[in-house]
Amino acid sequence: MQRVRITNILHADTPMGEVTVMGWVRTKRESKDFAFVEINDGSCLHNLQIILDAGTSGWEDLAQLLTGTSVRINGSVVPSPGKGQRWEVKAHRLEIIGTAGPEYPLQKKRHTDEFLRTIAHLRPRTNKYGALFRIRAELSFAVHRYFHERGFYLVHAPILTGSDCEGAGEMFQVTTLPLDAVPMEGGVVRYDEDFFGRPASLTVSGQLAAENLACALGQVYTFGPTFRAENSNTPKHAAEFWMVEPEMAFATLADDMDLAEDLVRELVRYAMDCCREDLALFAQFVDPGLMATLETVATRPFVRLPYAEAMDILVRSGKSFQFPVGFGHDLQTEHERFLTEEYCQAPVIVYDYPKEIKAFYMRHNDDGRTVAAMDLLVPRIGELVGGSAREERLDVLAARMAELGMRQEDYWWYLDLRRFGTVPHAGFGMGFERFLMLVTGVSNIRDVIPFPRTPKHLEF
RNA sequence: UCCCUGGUAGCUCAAUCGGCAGAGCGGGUGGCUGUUAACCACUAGGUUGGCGGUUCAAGUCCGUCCCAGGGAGCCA
Repeated sequence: MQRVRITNILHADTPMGEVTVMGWVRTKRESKDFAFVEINDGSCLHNLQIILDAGTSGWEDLAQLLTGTSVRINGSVVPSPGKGQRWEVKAHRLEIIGTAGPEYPLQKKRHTDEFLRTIAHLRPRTNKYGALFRIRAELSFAVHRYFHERGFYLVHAPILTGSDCEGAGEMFQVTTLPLDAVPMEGGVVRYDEDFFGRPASLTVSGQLAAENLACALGQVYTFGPTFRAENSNTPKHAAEFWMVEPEMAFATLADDMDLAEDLVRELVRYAMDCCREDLALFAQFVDPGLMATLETVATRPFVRLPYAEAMDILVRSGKSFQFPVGFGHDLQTEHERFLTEEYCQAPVIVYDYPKEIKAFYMRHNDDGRTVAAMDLLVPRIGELVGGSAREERLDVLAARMAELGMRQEDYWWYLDLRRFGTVPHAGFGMGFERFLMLVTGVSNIRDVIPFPRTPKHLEF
């Protein structure tokens, strides 16, 4: 008989009859003449309750059924006389597939997130992490669905890159040169002997590739891994994380903000619709205010504040901030949190930043001192999205690069976009893990990634 | 990288002023005819993160290193 997933049994309107189920034992309650065994197969949050009577085939193995054991059960789905579940399975036969000894580290009681990080290979078998990685998968699908339905084409941006996407952070270098005997000449590394014949890195952003494809396909997005070699030890940073980066030709900053707001809102709605059971766990055990937060994001318009106005608000707030406020200063964490958590109590999009604190490719505004950049700030997380209109005017872009001492020949193909049929275009990047933190209420990025990579941590 | 707080049984945590190192869960054994993180009884389980110091006496005080968490910076 073919295996039936537990979610299908539990969510059926009528008992499914004879089934074969396979899964891992979560808990067992024994009596003299019968036992209840709860098993989970990862298909949903809830366990399936198996009732096994004394004498049933497999009863003699009951002592071995410790938490973590994998089993196969043949039985019939029947209405459960007990409280707590609608259907249960009356076993005709129980078979152990793989035992788990008493040293199996996951027990029935609650574990701390810190402990579970040390057993990242097993933590998906807990309720919380199982739910989390199901939500992660569902929302990944939702990202693709969102863009597909709106005519955006997926771009597979390269992971290996020779371009230093200026300002986006420290990069991981990739090389096949022997590190214990790097070929040198006159104190300089002989990169001509390296695999690509020049320095290479892991990508920090798919943006440049997306811009190129947007200026051909109209509107595109990338959704892939990015890498930062920053020595950041915080709950919001990882060395490897996934970004969603849409890019639109013939678009302005206003279009960009509209898209960011709509994307975030639609993804949150998708989660509320399609991940209800798993989300309920987070609302109950992780963040009691979660559903209210999601409701706010899903229904209330995001506040839009020009940077200059945001700075005015901070100055007039009367709050004493650790870092200076006023035009020209960057928004620090304390400022972001004040704006989104206290002043607006909603997601906020801050836009038109001073050009000095933003990247070279952002479009210059007519005021001569700001660029068409925007950041979406959300409660608890801070910056969730960063984007801009891209400078499409060749002369303006070239002048800015010269100011910053950048070599045009390193960006010849990027500049070609402006030489041949240039168009206004705009896009943004959304940190996917940060979005997951928003949706689940989880407060550490290490807990929304199956195998997180952070400084000094490459286990698993 | 900087600041703060921690590290006690497999896990989650107690241990008052420096004075016998404990509980619950998990494991084992036995009991129990519908349980729901089942229940009842018994039981095994410890180099109190490492090293050094103060003291009659250190889980507790001091120094140092390691690890973890929180905050900050860098950044998404």
